[in-house]
Amino acid sequence: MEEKDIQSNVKQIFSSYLEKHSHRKTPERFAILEEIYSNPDHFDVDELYTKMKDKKYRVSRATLYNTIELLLDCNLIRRHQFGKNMSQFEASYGNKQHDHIIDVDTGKIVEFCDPRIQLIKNTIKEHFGVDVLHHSLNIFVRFPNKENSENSN
Amino acid sequence: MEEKDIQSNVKQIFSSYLEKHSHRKTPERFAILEEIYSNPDHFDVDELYTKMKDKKYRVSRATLYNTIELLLDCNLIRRHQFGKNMSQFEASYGNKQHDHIIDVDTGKIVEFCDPRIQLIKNTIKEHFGVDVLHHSLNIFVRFPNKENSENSN
DNA sequence: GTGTATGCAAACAATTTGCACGGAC
DNA sequence: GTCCGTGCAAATTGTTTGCATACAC
Repeated sequence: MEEKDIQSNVKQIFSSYLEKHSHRKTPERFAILEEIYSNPDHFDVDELYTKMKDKKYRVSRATLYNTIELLLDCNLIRRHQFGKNMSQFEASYGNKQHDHIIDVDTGKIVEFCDPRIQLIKNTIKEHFGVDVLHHSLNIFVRFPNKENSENSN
Repeated sequence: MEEKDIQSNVKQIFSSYLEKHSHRKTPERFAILEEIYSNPDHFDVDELYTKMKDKKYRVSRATLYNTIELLLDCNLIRRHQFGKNMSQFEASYGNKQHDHIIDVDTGKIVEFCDPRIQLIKNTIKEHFGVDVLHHSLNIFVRFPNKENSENSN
């Protein structure tokens, strides 16, 4: 799907969602959505705040937190916790569910998919008789072939 | 393994660890270890603080955080993030590595093991040429057979 | 006796809340 | 015109830090 189409589709989805839930279609909400979908990377609230402040549109942190809740609720973004006490997010429309490899030295994140995780979820569903809503799988790794192997204490 | 043996073993392990790293064997450190191993549940720092305050031994939060770092370092406890911006911990000696099912309605945690997760880790190691240090897999579920199905908005 | 560990309180960082004003409806 | 959503600042929560005292060594 083209970048342009994605932007257009997510606006449509968000708009319908707001309508359905009797929430107002404010310019701030759409500016936040657009900023998030202008970049596929993971982000935290402060990064989003700074990017928007530096660019065209500036919103308060309170509005960012508020809007992020709405975007989570309509599945346009996903929330992650990669071990720090801080939420990170990513746009989720147009990319399939995936998991994350975290380089413990740099914090860098690589995405991967493995079909076996779906099998595990199926087993959970059958064994416990529950609805599996979602999951998070993070693999923490170290790249051994690095020129500087950090300090060794 | 008996509860008593576990208590005794972990004290021995912690003691050796402190010795090896030239850290002092303070009564606070052993009181914290004992409190953690007196109960197999997950806990957060505040719960631990309150439990110890109510009981025999009272330590400051600063000491709790400090000691928890040591216990993580010698693998006597594990740290988890279950979606909240708060660390939770669990005693890890004498139980094997496992993953977690989280009931999104109650926050209740069930542990499970699935050997396929190890296969996924092996694949990651081979495919990316990395050392896999650890992982965290959380499955968020809802129990459909509940008398009160919460509010439905 | 030395110097690390402790307790306390202040500092911090991420997030939430309260409130007055502005704009979507 | 209503009243929800916004921006701001203050409040809260989880965690860290600074410093004087206490105690493990």
